[in-house]
Amino acid sequence: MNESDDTPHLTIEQIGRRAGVSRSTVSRVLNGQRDVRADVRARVEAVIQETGYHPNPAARALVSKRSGLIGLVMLSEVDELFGDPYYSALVNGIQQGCAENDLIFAIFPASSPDGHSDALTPQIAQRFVDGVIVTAVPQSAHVIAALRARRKHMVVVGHPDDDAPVTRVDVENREGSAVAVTHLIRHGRQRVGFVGPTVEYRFGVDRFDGYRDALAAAELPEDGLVHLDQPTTEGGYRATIALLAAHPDAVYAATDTMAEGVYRALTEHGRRIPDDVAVVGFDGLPRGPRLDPVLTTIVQPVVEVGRTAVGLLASGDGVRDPVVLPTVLRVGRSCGANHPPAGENEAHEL
Amino acid sequence: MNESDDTPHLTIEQIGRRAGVSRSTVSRVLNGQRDVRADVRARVEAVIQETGYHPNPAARALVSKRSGLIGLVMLSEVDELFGDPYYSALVNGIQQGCAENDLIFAIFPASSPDGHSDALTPQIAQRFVDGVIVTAVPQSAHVIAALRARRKHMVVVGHPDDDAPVTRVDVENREGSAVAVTHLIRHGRQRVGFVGPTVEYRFGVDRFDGYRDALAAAELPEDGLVHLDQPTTEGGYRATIALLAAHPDAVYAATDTMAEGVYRALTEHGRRIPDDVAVVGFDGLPRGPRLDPVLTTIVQPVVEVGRTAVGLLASGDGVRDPVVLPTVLRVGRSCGANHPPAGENEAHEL
DNA sequence: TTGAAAGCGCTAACAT
DNA sequence: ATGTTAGCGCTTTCAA
Repeated sequence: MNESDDTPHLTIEQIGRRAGVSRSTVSRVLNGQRDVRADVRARVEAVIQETGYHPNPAARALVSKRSGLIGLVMLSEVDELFGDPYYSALVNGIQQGCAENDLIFAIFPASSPDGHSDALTPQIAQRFVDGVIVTAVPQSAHVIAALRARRKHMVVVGHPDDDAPVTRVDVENREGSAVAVTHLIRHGRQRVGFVGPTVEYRFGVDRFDGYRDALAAAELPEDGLVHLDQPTTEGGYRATIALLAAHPDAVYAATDTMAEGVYRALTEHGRRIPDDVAVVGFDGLPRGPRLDPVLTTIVQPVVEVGRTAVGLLASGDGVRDPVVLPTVLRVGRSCGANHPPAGENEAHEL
Repeated sequence: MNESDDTPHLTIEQIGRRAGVSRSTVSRVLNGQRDVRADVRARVEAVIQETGYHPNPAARALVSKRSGLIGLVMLSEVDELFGDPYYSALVNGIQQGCAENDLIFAIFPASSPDGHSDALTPQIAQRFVDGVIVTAVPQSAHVIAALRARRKHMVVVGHPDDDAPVTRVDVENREGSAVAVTHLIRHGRQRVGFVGPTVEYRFGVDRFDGYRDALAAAELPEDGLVHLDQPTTEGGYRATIALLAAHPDAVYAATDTMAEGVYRALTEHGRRIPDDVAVVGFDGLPRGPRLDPVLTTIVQPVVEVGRTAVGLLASGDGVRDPVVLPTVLRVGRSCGANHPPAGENEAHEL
C-alpha cells in the first residue's frame, strides 16, 4: 500500500468541492488547459497547493493509457553493468531524461527468472510501461525481436544487427573513427593499425569502416594492420601483440578499454607512446580508463544518448528516423600531436 | 502510449465472454481465489493462455491501491553510485527482490531538479510508488524525514542517525568488527589500530564499538590506536600514517576501501603485511578492492540486504522490527593467520 | 460456485 | 467558460 491507511487521499472531486467548481474544471487546471477563467484557476490552484493534492496516477494511467514509466532493459546481471563505464554514463543520461520529462525510470531484467518461453519479463509484457530502452549488443537481438512482436514502444541505443525498422539513437562511429585516424595520418603516421572488436559488434564494424575511409582517403595500406579480438583490455592486448609484426607506427583502438590493452602490449614490447607508436582510442567515458600518457580519443556523448533516448520515448509512438549524435576528438598525449591543429583539442561538455 | 494503437487490448470482460463466464470469475482465477470450480478455472486459464491476456495494471492499481512499483532513492548522481561497489551489490539485491516479488524496480533521484521546497521528487510525492528504499548516509536524513512526514512506506538500509522509528535492514557491524579484531588478537596481535570513518557515519561508529568490545574483552589498550578519517582510500591512507606513531602490529580497517589506503601507507613506510602489521577489513564486496596480499575481511551480505529490504516492502505496511543480517569472517593472507582455526575461513554464499 | 452491480479517481466528450 | 456524464478495466461486495 502506498501510505498508512489512515491518510485517506483527496480526490479531484473533493478539490472541486473545496474550490467551488466541478471536477472537470479541476481536471482542466491540472492539465493546463487554458479555457479556464483566471480567477477560477487561481482558486483551484490555491486549494491544490494548500491541500498538497496530487492526482492519482493509477486513475490517470487507466484513462490516458500512459503510465509515465519508462524502462531500461538490462541484458545481464544488474551489477555487472554497474561496473561498466558505458552503462554508467548511459543510465545517468536516462535518469536525466526521465527527470526532464517527469517520467519514472525503471530497470528491467531482460528475461523472467523462471525461464519463461517468452523472452520478456512479465512486467514489460504486462505493459505497465510506456516504453523501454534497449542497447544493441549481440545478446539483445531476441529481446528486441520479442519487444517488436509485442508492439512495445522502444528505442534502441546503438545499431542492431538486423535492419528491421526501429527508432534508435546512435553516435557517429564511422565519422569519429575517420577523424581519429585522419588525425594520426595528418601528424605523420604512415602505418596505422586497427585494434577493434570482432564483427558481431556492430559499432566495431562501423568504427572499422571509418578507419578504412581515412586510410583510403590518404591512400595508405592496411595490409596486416587490422586485428580484431574481444572488446576488452585483454582483447586489445592480444590484438596488439599480433599487430606488432606489421610494424605499426600508430594504433587506432576502437574502444578505450582496448586501448588500455594496447598500452600494456606496447609498453611490454619496449615501444614508447607516442614516440614509437602513437595511440588513439574511442569512447572518452567519464569513468573510463585513465591512461598514461593521457589517451587521445574520440569522445562519444553517452549521457546525451541516454537523454535523447528518453526524449524519443516521451515524444511519440511510431518508428522514427535514427538520431545520430556527433563525436568529438579530444587530444591527449598519446597521439604525439603536441600542437594539435586549432579547434581540434576542444572537447565539448558531454 | 504503451503500444501501437492498432492493438486494442483484451479486457477481463472479453476473456470472460470467450470462456463463457462472467468477469468476476475471471478475476477470481486471476487472483488465485479458490472458490472456482476446477473445470471452469481450467477453461478460463486456457483462454488467458491462448490470448496472451494480461490484466491492465493501471486498473488494478486504481482499485487495489498498489502499483507494484518500488523505488530506490538515489542520493547523488546515478553514475557516481554506479561506480560504488556497495551500491552495485545493493542494487543487485534489490533487483533480485523485485523479480521474486513481481515488483518493478524504479530509481528516483532524491530531490526534484527544480529545487522544490519539498525534498522529494514529484514521482515519489505523487505516491505512484508502493514503497521506497533509502540508504542511511548523512545526506539522507532530510529525505527520510520528508518521507516520514508524507507517511510513505519505506525501508532504510543501515542505521539513520536519529532514532525515529523506521523499518530498517542492517548488518551486524558491531559483532562483525568484534570478530575481526578478536581474530587478530587470537593470532597474537597486541596493538591493534582502528582506521575508520568519522563519526557522522553511523556504521563506522557501530564498527568502532565492536573494536572496543574486542579490545576490552582481551584487556588490551587502545591508546593512540584509533584514527578516523573519510571512508575513502585516501582517508585510510592518512589515518594509517597518523596511526604509525603508536606502533601498531595490526590494523583493523572499518571498510575495505580504507584498507586499501592502509596497505599503501604501510607499504610506503616499509611495513610488510602481515609480517610486521596484520590487516583486516570490513565489507567483502564482490566489486570491492582486490588487494595483495589477499585481504582478510568481514563480509557483509549486501545483496541479501537489498533482497530483504524489498521483501519488507512487499510484505506489509507499518514500522517493523529491524532486520539485522549476519556477517562472516573471510580469512585471506593479510591477517597472518595462515592456519585459521577451523570454521573461520568459510565465507557463506552471499 | 457464480453473476450483477457498484465504484476506484480520473479524462474527455458533450451539453449548456 | 463550466458542469454533466460516460466510461477506462479492474476488484469486490452482495445476491442468487
